[in-house]
Amino acid sequence: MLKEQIKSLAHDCDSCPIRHRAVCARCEADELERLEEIKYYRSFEAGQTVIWSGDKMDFVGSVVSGIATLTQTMEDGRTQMVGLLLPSDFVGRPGREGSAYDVVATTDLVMCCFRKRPFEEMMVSTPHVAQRLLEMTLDELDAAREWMLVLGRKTAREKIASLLSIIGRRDASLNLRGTTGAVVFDLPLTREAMADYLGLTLETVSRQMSALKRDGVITLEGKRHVTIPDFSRLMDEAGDDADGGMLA
Amino acid sequence: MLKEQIKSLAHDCDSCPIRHRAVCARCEADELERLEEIKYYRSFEAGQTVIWSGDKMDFVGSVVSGIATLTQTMEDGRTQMVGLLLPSDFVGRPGREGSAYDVVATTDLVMCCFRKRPFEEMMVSTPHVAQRLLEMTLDELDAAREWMLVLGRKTAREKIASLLSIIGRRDASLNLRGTTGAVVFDLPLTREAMADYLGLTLETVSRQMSALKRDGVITLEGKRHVTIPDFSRLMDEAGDDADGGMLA
DNA sequence: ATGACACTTTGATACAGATCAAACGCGCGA
DNA sequence: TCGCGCGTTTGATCTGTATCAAAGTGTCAT
Repeated sequence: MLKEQIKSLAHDCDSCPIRHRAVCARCEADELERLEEIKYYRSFEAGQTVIWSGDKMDFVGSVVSGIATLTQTMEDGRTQMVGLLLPSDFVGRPGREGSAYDVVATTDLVMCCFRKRPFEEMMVSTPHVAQRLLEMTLDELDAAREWMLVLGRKTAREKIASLLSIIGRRDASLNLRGTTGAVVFDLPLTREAMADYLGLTLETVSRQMSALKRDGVITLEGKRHVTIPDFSRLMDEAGDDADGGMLA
Repeated sequence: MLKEQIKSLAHDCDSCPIRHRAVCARCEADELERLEEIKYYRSFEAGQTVIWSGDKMDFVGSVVSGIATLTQTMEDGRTQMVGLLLPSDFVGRPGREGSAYDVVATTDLVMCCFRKRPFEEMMVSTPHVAQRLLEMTLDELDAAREWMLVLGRKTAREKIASLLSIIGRRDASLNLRGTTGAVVFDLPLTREAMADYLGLTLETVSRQMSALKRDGVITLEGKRHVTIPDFSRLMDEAGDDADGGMLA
């Protein structure tokens, strides 16, 4: 999507692509007006750092388009990704001064930011915002716990399959396709970013991608364009039971 | 603490040991009254399962005393602990029918439960409950992300040291002691539970505990009673920088 | 085109932690 | 007191993934 298109779309919440999924999802017209007063857009290029861990953060916000990552780094340089932020996901923690993580744009990124103080005031005065944020935070907690199982107990092959199935499923839902036929998407992550997500080295990621290709679980055109001919086969490889443990 | 003591204490929110830390922490007197109407206590013995993953859950609630664990299990039996529930921690998710995890009492356990439907209604009508739950959920998300770093990138020795420092720090804060002098506590987990928490086998846990003892990082009396003579030494072993990355 | 550079693949080897196996210690009921 | 059972320790060996190293691919600027 061109930056100009986004600029023109995004200025008005009514035509915002994430209007119905972000923190503002439940807001009424008058509440949106209050939000409009404290919001502004920021764009980042692929590879740019949005905030460094520990830095003061004077805004919170939503990813409008593009993808960002949350990572933690140890003193000796080992890093672990702890969040993958997709359009509509929320960044920042109301009530906290600094960022706890590095936030990095992995693709070109547009964010809808709210000045922090006024947003925090809205949190108390406008239940719809706090309610939606609670819902989103609970979802993120579930995702984090799912990921703890992946990190703690799955083999390298299962980890890769898990990541592919997550991205594939999200992609299918964004584009309103099911996961019955073949699923096709572009990987938004480098091998190194995949490794950081999965607690592996990039060499192991590469080897396991090759192995899944060799075994016909996936097809690759170039390094990034992935086709999954049989999605339930992929789920088997991920070690999840066939229906993915979906819960209402 | 004797069950009888808890029963007598717990009936009245004013003398509840978790009054100021649980979901109800922000409630006013009238709000507490409404909560009292929908609450009841349940006790579990060490080892008992509170709920199985997938089972219908008609309550949510708080841990009053004792410790419970949240675990995920794969079809082939591999398990990963994804939460360690201490007094004041919240169990269950408003708006969800079934439990996503197995919840097991690892010590004798007392819970303060709320009937789910009425609690969900209070969530909308009483902002203080929802606000506090949001705060607690954000804290849990941070803890889960910290744990992702442990699971994904730390060595077995660092994992053990991380777990010990977490338990030691919590214990010191519960008992209003600092972490400057020696820290002493009883491990509330078996070696197997520690392994499930850390994504290790129980043999590796045992070996690393022995190694930390041999190297003078910890002292053991019996299998469970731990003394940490120098807490900052333990933090070094955990790979965390000395002040533990504490953020306001 | 051509080179430079970032990303990726592939190969050889090392090692941390898993697995398989046996014995130990200690609390508890008979 | 004995013996049973659970949790734990320790030992020997195996293996999956990391590490070290080199070569391959594609894209972009010149």
